[in-house]
Amino acid sequence: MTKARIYALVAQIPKGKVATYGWIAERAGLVRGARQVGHALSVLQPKHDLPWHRVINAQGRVSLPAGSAAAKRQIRRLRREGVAIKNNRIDLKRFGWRLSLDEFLWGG
DNA sequence: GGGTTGACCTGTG
DNA sequence: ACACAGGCCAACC
Repeated sequence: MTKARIYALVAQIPKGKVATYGWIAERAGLVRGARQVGHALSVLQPKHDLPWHRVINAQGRVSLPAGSAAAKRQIRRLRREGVAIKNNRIDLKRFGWRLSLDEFLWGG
């Protein structure tokens, strides 16, 4: 099942890093299926116990309504893991799971 | 099966 | 930075 792959990938995001919907979709085999990733997370149930808060959009921003309980929860968890957030923005160059500049340039 | 909606992405102006 | 358009795909009515 596709959702299962998505969940498995989300579970693999290292602590202190973040991934975008697009990257998850790509790794799950859904080349242009970022929306599917978002939906999979939206229907996520607590029993899955996944680090969904490490998944953000390609703009490096939390994709939930700013100020909502869910958004605050996500931001708080990320900051607790050492991810710096400014105005709901995250520096993907530094905290991106995949685009850690070193790996990207030096062939990680 | 058709139409709408949504935790999206990319390009253009 | 903002608005718009076109393209994804799954879930829902």
